[in-house]
Amino acid sequence: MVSRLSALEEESIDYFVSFVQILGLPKSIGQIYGLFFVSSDPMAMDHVVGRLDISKGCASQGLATLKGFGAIIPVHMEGDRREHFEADFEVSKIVAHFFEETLEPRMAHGEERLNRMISISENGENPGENPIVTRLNALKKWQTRGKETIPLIKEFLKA
Amino acid sequence: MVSRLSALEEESIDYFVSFVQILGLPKSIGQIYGLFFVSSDPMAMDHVVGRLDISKGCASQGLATLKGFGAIIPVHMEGDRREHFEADFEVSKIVAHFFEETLEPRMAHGEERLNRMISISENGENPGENPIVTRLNALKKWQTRGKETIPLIKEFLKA
DNA sequence: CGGTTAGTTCAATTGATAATGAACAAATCT
DNA sequence: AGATTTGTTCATTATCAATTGAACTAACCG
Repeated sequence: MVSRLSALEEESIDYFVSFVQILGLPKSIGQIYGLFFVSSDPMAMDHVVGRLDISKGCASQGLATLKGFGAIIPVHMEGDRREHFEADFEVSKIVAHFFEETLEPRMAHGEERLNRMISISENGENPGENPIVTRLNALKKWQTRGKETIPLIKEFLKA
Repeated sequence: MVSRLSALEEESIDYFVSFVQILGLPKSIGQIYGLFFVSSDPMAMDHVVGRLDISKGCASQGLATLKGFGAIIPVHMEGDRREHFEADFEVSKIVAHFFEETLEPRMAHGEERLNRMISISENGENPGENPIVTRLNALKKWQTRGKETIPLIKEFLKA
């Protein structure tokens, strides 16, 4: 079943596809969340498959991911055994997930690497005037600053 | 010519590959910048091709991109007609470019779409109690907040 | 000038990632 | 119980962007 999407649904889907792609997430995640965001009623997987014309497998994985983010919430529908969902409208949850699962681990890994680079470079003579050590230390200061910024952004976007 | 990379160069390349990939840039951009970052001397394109074992075309495009970002600077070398470069160590330039060329245009586009969604939804009866209008307005507030955050982050990362 | 070197461009290839769809498991009917 | 519905998994396929490499232009050289 493929029923035509409303203008509102199309805009919402496009909006969230663009949104999740900035975070490096697959398009289908944005499509699904966009559909839920402007839906008046909870939907089950087969609704998603039908409206978006995507495969069952894709919808299953997308719903699982969004549920994991807390971006959609399971709701029980009386007299229907299919699992239904509705959007959690707190979009910041998706961003927070990106920060915690992607950005922060990468920064931590980057910090380790940077420390390794500094110790490799310092192993020479008079490290105080080694220009490479100087620039690595500047980079480290910058990276630390970036790391400190993330919690602030998270806090700012939350409320 | 493929000469072996030092441990420092490998760490630096990995560091910046991971870095640029968060911004959605190709790996080769990170490799090239990473190589320049820990280099003591300016390098021409054929050095880059040789050290990184990438194609001439890829190096040419990568260098052009990085030059466009202001992340590498052309330097003239006496008695050598090849164009040499050295890194500009202000890494924030690369991030600023991402903000200005990718994030800000997308946010502007998103804002338009959101306004369109709101006007579609308001076209019904008593918009004050339309739950979809309510959530779209909440999203708009959030998006505005995000937009206002970007200049702050840019400023913070600059110095 | 013709030969060589430096660098660009872009069509074709490759590689990485997401989506498909069929096989499967599990729950719910009659 | 068997039949049907619901949902998951994962190997295959499709998609899309990055890289290659060959053809090209332009600048320098002898």
